Amino acid sequence: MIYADKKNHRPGRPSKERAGYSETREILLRAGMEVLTEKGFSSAGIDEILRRVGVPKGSFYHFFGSKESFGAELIGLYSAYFANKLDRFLLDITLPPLQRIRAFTDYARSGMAHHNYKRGCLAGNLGQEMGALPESFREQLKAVFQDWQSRFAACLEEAKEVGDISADADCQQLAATFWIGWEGAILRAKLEGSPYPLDLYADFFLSGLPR
Amino acid sequence: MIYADKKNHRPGRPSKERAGYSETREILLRAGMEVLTEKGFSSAGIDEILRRVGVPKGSFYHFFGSKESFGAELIGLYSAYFANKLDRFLLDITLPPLQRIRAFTDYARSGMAHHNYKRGCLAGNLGQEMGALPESFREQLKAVFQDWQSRFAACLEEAKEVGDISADADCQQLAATFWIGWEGAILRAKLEGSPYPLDLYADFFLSGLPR
DNA sequence: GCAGTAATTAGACCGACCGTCTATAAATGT
DNA sequence: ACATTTATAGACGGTCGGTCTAATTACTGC
Repeated sequence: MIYADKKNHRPGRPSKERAGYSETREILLRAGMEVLTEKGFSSAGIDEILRRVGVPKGSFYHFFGSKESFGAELIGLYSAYFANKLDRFLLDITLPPLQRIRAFTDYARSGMAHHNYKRGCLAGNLGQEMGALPESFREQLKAVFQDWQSRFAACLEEAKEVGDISADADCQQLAATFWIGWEGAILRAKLEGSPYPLDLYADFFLSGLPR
Repeated sequence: MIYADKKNHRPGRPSKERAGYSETREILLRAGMEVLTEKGFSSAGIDEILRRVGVPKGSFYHFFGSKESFGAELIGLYSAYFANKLDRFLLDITLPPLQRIRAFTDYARSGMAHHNYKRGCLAGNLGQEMGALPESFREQLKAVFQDWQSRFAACLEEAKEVGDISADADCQQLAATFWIGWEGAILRAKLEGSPYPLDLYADFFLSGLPR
């Protein structure tokens, strides 16, 4: 549980050395990330997030214009954080390309286990919710998947160069397919409370790649 | 838009010939299905459903004990309705097994297009929402997927008998994989407002089956 | 055909939540 | 010192979800 010491949230202008940085703001983003990866956007209450970290509402609306813009910022943070994680695996030249993909899915697997299969993918959560979300999220979420897909496709291109997948494979398309199904696997892993869906899908995807 | 004539919703005990049947009840279930397939459970408002069909709130809580039990009934209805649709395709002996699967995905594809990619799969929606849902839904949803999976596996078994997939394929496992990824495809189709994710995944799945 | 009961609608009510707004507190700048 | 900037404090209005009681209509038995 993340929460800040009471004395970190007291009124008044912050001291000068902390200019441009606010711990409270970061705490709110952190807590928001936790809640939104678990419950999505619509079901997540500002009040709940605030209670969790002992920050009063005034602070929230000081730092963020609205719940919507808070969500947009979270999507941006999550996207970047995750892209980074992806690169760490998919660009790992100590492994052959397809094993990097496996390393990534294993990592995700253990991440879900670590949170008891309660937290999913923020982008997947909000994507599913689009029917009830501000339309402004749609393009942002599409761009997130496009970004991840490109990184994934680059790894598949390497696999192609190495000859691990067939020379006429459409890597962008395969990468798109991976994410389409992978989000489904996360969804089911959350529902079942088990890594099995992740394993099943990762195995199927990797063994289904054109040779 | 479904709504009932005002005069169909007036107070008082209903006439005898309609014993055991309530049009209002069915109208509520229908409207609920529409809203929940679009927005999921948490974001769906009782008031919104009621307004949509011009039924007062008292009726809702007369027929359904709570929003939760309303949702449970909808899951049951959806599951049965969908199992039926599945059988219509997967047991269609006029087609070879794998073509039946293709026929099903094509049907789903046109269904999503017909609703402008706004409505998804009720089970998928609620599965994704589990983090914010009554825990009682979990087992019910797991059972729904298990049911669909069994029907799908039976079709794959037929494909095995015909020799369209390899003799040592694990059909239950393949069927599980199909649904895992298929829900992801529906999610993405909703987000992108396009049938492309469905096509991509269906193609990959069918061509990835062990021969 | 009247009293009592059953089925349904009507909508008031309470609490929760989002977003706003005013007041206050602490640090800075002049 | 005094005004200004930055942030916290939390009350408030409007809306919505879920529950509950009252009112309304039909049926049942006598």
